[in-house]
Amino acid sequence: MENSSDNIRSQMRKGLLEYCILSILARKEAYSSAILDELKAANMLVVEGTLYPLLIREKNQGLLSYRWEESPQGPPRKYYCLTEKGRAQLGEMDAAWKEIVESLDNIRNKGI
Amino acid sequence: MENSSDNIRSQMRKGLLEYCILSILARKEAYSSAILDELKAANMLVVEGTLYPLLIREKNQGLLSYRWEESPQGPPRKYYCLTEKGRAQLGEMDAAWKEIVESLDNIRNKGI
DNA sequence: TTTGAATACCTTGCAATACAAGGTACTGAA
DNA sequence: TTCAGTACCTTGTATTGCAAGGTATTCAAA
Repeated sequence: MENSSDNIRSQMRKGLLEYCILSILARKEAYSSAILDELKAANMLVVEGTLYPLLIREKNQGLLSYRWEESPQGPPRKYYCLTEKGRAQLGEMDAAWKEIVESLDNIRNKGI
Repeated sequence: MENSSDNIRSQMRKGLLEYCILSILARKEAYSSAILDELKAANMLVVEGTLYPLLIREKNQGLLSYRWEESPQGPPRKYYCLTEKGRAQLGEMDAAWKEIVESLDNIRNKGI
């Protein structure tokens, strides 16, 4: 096993990536590498092999759409943006996240 | 697919159960059904088939220990409590959780 | 012109998690 | 002795995230 702290963090991040991605795309459209950079900057570390299938999944669910755009250097980029459905789901996720934070606060600090 | 909100919540809860269980046992020892009830009360809904393997896993990692105790009615109960190692890990999880909440807050509200 | 570096896309196979749906076993009362 | 209630546990499956690959485009340097 690698670093135990890393394990703990990565385990806790599970299930939150979809929320992160919709949040990032709610601000502005972006292509995969840019999303990756934002996640890394926020310490929600991810690798390509995680991100690509996730984006494809969200696109297939109708939460995202994309368009191709030429890059100043290298191959064209796939710019993703939120659909109406994606925005609706992001709203639900906001509520769910708020509840979870409250639940954990309750469980952790109850009776102190 | 069942209720979409339920799906979202259950997805987000992933990876947080271990933290919840250590938190509950940090207050007082408890047996499985009591833990289950606390999790349900906190809206961190879980079923037996999830909880038992998790407890066994944490026990095997040395985070928990248990003792048998006679029940006023029915079969004996397995009372779990935190070990020293479990307490240490709970401390690390507190830090990890705090960071994750901050990260998500950053991602969600950046630039508002 | 062709080779390489940088960028960007994507897939496959694996390990771990949580769940659904079962099963076993002890106790006391009907 | 049978049944309801309580408590334990297992097996099989879907999903997630990761590691480790692969393909394709562009441009610059050899």
